[in-house]
Amino acid sequence: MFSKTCEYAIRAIIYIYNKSNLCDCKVGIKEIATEIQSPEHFTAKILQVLSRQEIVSSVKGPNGGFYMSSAQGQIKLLDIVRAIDGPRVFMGCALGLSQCDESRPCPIHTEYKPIRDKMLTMLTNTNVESLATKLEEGSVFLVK
Amino acid sequence: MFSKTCEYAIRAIIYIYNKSNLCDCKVGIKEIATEIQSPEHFTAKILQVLSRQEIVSSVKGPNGGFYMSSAQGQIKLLDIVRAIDGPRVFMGCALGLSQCDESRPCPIHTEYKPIRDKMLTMLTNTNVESLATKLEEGSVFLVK
DNA sequence: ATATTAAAAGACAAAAAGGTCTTTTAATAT
DNA sequence: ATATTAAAAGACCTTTTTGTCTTTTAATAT
Ligand code: FES
Ligand code: FES
Repeated sequence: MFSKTCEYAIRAIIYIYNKSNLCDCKVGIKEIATEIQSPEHFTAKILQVLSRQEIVSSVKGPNGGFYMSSAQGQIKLLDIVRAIDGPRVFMGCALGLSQCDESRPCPIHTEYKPIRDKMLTMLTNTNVESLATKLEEGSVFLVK
Repeated sequence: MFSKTCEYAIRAIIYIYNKSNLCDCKVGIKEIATEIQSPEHFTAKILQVLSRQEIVSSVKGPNGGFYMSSAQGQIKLLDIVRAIDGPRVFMGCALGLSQCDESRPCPIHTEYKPIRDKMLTMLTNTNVESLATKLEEGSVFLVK
């Protein structure tokens, strides 16, 4: 459903938000990659993109690393997914027509659109903080 | 959401079922590719796969081509998607954990699973005939 | 039987996604 | 000021997806 890139992005962001708020510190790419079991350099590139979009913050140098403010905890999953896969994600036609158009629908439009819209609603209503909270509680997991 | 391969597959199947039942004839790959606006040889390969899985039928030679019985009209979208993308499609964890596991869920499992399940239900309940009927009515379209 | 036809099969190639490694830049502790 | 540190940037590679082209196989009309 999501690209690998998106999967790593979301897992990394949840980890960073949780950890950097817990210890009020910055967290390095090496630790992130280890903890979420993702390829280190690839994850670094993804975080560069998210950093440019100000979804995550970073500082270089000693004691540097990635961190997020509590304001950034209000960022929605949709913001992350859009930053990676582009602004049109979960907007297109299921059968690849040039656009999803009510007035000229593809054969599965009626069946598909409600589901796609639920997905979009879910991504719009879910923020990083709520997910990080569940992680801190220990009721959800980022690996295995 | 679906791979390009799946998109072409579904569009091709709907076209073939509709056309081959309407005129009680076989329909060639050239016509299919033109009518659904897909790459001809690529579409041919996809239909080879679907043909091996007996989702569509074909005969070689003069007046040959692809066709589908009315029994094949009862085939579900899920059968097509599985034939192409494998049997585990829409079963995995949203965040790429090794499996989607209730007892060890990822942070978005609660939000994601109901949507994924709706998708699976939709694909299970939608058959080719119902889509082809809509196409024949002229209420839906395969191109643009 | 043979020529014709159309799908099947297979070799290739381009593009995108996923991933690795090295060099550069900038922050900061000393 | 300088050495150290860690992210940013960029070159490069691998795999998968998507797509093209040619050859082979098999059906059938003649
Ligand atoms: S037109 Fe295809 S999903 Fe809306
Ligand atoms: S565990 Fe991730 S979706 Fe179920």
